[in-house]
Amino acid sequence: MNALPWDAYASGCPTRMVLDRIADKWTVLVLGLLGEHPWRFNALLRKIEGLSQKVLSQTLKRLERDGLVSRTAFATVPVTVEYAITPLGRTLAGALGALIQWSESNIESVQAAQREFDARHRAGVEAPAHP
Amino acid sequence: MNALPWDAYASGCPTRMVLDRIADKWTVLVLGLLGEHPWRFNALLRKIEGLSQKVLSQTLKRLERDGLVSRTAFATVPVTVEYAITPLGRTLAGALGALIQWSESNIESVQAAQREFDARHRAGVEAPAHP
DNA sequence: CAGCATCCTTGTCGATACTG
DNA sequence: CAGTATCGACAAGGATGCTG
Repeated sequence: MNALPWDAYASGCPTRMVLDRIADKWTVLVLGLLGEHPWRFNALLRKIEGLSQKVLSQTLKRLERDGLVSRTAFATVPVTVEYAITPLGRTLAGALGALIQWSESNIESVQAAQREFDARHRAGVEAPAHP
Repeated sequence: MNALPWDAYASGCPTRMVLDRIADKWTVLVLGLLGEHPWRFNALLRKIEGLSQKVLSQTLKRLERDGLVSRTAFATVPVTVEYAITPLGRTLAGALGALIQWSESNIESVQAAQREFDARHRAGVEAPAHP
């Protein structure tokens, strides 16, 4: 069943473009929220701390172009815009949600590894010296 | 079970750092290979087309520091270095592999969505005109 | 509210050359 | 073989101001 003609390890393969887009911090966080329910633009902006309006705008536009997110404008005044995940996007949401879950579950292991690595490399790289 | 004190949506949260690292195109591809079996540096470099030696070096060093990959040097001549996935890294490999799988499985849907989006936006954005 | 346009500062990356 | 070091090009990203 792995007879697909695509190979993400080939440089010219278009899957690279897709992988580059979905393997993105902001994409993961945005799709993580849209997987729950539709969101308004400014609601996303407030929820995802540290995300600028410019980058959110770019991210949503790319996701819409890739068919992962739908954009619906309501003719209220002022205008209301709602972003929702598409069926295609939903097939991806689980995999991305797993990344968030993994990060939150394993952050402490990663931090411990970092401390050990840093200590080992501030010491003697090999065979830690003792005073 | 979601009572973890971490929240990837908070800007100061360290999970952000982890998410930023693992949600990276090269990380996904490298860990995808190391999940199969250990690899040598230049073997990875040849396998992952378009990846420069500098970026591979950086990526591997970060993965090693984060405790996801182990580096073993053998005192042959010339020196031989083998990179392998750690137990911690293995808990992540499945989630990352899913991203590659999704890319290769859904690239055509994404490309179709892009074509439709572009056509719609070259036309009149709303109500496609007909000659 | 939901953006777009602009400027400008960073960092990221590729190319190249050199080391143990 | 397995890297490190340096440079320059480029693009991503933040800050700000303006529009429908």
